[in-house]
Amino acid sequence: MTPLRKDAARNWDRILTVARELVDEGTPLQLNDVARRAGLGVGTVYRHFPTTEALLETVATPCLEALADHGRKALEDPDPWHAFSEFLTRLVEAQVSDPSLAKVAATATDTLPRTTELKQQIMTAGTEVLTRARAAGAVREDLADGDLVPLMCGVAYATYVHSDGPADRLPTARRYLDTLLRGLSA
Amino acid sequence: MTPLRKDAARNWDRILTVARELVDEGTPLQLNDVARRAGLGVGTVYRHFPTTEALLETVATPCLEALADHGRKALEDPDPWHAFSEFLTRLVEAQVSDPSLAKVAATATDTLPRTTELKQQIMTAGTEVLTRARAAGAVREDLADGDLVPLMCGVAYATYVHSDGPADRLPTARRYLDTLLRGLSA
DNA sequence: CACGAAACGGATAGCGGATCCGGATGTGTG
DNA sequence: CACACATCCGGATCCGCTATCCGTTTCGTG
Repeated sequence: MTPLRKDAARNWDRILTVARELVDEGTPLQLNDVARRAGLGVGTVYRHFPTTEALLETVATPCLEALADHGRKALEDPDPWHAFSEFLTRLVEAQVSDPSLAKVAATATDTLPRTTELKQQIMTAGTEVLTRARAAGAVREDLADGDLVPLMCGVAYATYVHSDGPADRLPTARRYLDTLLRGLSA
Repeated sequence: MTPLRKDAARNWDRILTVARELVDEGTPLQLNDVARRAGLGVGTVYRHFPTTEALLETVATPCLEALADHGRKALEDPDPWHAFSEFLTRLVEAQVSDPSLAKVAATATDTLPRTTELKQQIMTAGTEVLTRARAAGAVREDLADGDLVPLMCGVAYATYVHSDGPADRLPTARRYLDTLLRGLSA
């Protein structure tokens, strides 16, 4: 593809910056709102991001990349249980500190191919980490590969429910995950 | 209050029946839709239930009552751990088999006073059950009263995420809860 | 500088939530 | 039995958000 025109690139950045701000302050993304705050027309926003989900996934992409990176590194950890628990911890902490990621993780069907690709990479790493931990006799036998993501989404969700504010979400999430990990260990 | 007029009572029933059907088939409640299916005007629906949440809570009320009932009965169980695990199991199974309950449970601020009342009863029972189990040395010390509901919402949520259909949700939920319970035990 | 492609932006359709009020329908009273 | 009033019905209507469409503007290349 031809590279983006200068003004288009500028507006793309503006939109993403505003979207990131909105997500961080907990406001649900509304494309009209994004357009207004970015000083752009609604049409411009919708050309760059056809749906709310597309924008949300783009906002979450850097976090997904970071998780995929960590997943690959976890495979070099000599301690299978440490690699496993660390991997899950990252998965939960990322979701708790970033609502956009939580939504994207919980959604089965993606809008952007890039999102699917990254999710797959994370899944692959997770499966490998789990397999090693299981082989080392560190985790229960009846834990399936496909259980990891849902369980982590559940922990993140439990942290959000009835939460008073973003302040003490992280410690709560760690507590919940610790408890679950104890149940997962063999 | 004066009792409902005959036609009003009839319509109230119709609305609730339709709403229950919609919830059961997994469709999100839309009051316009409810009105059409019940053969009533939109205004009628909105007079009986000012918001979607009000209707949802009314639909969920019988389930909440059942849970509160069971909570009271659990206090008579001589085995503290059995009472505890049974209580949590009911909490999860109810949410998994009824989306309306899952939403109501996860919402911090209620619309109807009756909902708040029932939630409080359940919370009270849960606290008591947890206290006894803790006193018997059956559960971890660092589990707070307020953690029970969020954790059960989390388990139910994990079951919904990436779920292929309502068919095998219940076994999955039991598996997840078993794992968590293992982590909760002392 | 001039021209075509690409991007802009706002008017507008479509949809769901929620409201309002003129008309219909039960219910208690003379 | 009939009347009157409170209550309820129902849909036309408003509002906010998503998404589209198309005339106008801007970029960058020859």
